[in-house]
Amino acid sequence: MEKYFEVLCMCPLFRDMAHWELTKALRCLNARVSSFEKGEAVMNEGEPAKYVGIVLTGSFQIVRTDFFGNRSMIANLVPGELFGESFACAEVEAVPVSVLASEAAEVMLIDCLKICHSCSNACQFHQQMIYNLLQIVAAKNLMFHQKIEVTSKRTTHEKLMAYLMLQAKQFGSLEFEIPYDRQELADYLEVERSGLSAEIGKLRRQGVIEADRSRFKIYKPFDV
Amino acid sequence: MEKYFEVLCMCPLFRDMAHWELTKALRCLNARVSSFEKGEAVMNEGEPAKYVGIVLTGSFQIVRTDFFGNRSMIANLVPGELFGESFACAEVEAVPVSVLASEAAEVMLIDCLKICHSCSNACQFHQQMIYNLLQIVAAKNLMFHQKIEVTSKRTTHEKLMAYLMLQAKQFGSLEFEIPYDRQELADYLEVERSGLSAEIGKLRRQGVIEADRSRFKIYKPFDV
DNA sequence: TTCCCTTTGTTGAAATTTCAACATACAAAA
DNA sequence: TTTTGTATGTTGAAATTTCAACAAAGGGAA
Repeated sequence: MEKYFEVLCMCPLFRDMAHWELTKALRCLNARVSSFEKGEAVMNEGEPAKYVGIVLTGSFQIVRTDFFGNRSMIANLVPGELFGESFACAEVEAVPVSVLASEAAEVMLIDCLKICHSCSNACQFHQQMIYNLLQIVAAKNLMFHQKIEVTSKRTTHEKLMAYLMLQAKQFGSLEFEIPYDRQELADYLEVERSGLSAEIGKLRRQGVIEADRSRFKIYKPFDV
Repeated sequence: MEKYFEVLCMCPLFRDMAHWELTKALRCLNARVSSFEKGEAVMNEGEPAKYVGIVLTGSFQIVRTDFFGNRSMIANLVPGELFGESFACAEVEAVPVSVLASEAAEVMLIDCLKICHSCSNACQFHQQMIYNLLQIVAAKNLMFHQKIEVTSKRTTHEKLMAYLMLQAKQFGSLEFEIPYDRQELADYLEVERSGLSAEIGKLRRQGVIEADRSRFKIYKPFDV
């Protein structure tokens, strides 16, 4: 377990907790680590919510797929980030998403009830973790607002530009790499892949952006 | 303040708190009540997040408007529901939405920091309220998943049906009233109002639904 | 009741997206 | 290096949406 301490220390769930407290907490919470191959699911649509997951290595994607197989990309998760916490806290009987490894990856799973209810050992850290959870779930809310800001645009062009500008802002540079391939980006923007490729091609020819696979560079922020 | 106790007791923020505790809490938290006319804003896009709002009477809408005036409807709020809690908990410097009264309405505003940090009076309720906040924010997350479930559909027809089916499910009846007029529903579904009206007209003629203003009735759940 | 204003419905043209199909580029494996 | 499979780009037709403009219906005030 020790080899994951570097990631865990940076994880917001354990913010403001001493090293010895973290050690004790992991034992008390009965935390366990699992490995996944690319494409494997750590959580499946329809399952009851029980665990909070912490990405240790690799990356995961939160996706939802409807009746007709249309896929919608919710988010990409990197080490230190959590998933499932909202469903577990709200105690939903069927989670509306799946969480899939987008490469070989490891997660730590913790029973959410164990976090939220103080234990017989009278551990002190529960209150701190509940507060940390609150901040994490609140931050996820902002992520949703961001996705809505992007996907509420009506055209592929506007969606793509809104997304790229947001990424540039977050990355602090007009050149950056996104965590999605074309199909995944289309699923995030809620548009057709071929239409997205066409739009990227057009912007490329116009000299507005440069795009090589997942690597983007914006030359002119606006072409209004 | 007493006249609002009925609503406040049902508000999830005060769940599992005794009546006397609530009285004490409101004083300690320096809660204050404000009134708003239809269309007035209790919170404006770009402002720093500071307060948690509780709807006491009337109703509010959470909306966001972009550069070009395109409006996007996030949610409708009825008495007992909260707003602003996610932004306040995440301490964002500029909220991405506005909260507008959709009729004459009243809210209770509470400084979020006062909730999250225990006070010099050593009040006991802070921990309980933080836990309550966690559940509320987690539940809001589910609301976002629901909006995404609806708006990720590609056609006005699919979006409308997805929305109506969800409402029917939540209302527990195929006949129900929605909290939006046509323009607002279009803003929620992220489609054009005229296109939405046309789609509703078509479904009406096909005998799939009945629609009178905000009142809907579904005859045939599916027309796949 | 009439007038006025807001909401909802309707329509056709222009713009855009979806869909299906295929071409090309890229990367891993043989 | 060649092979093979996947990812990305391209295209044209069909379907759908947006846009602008106007018509009709509903509700409230005078």
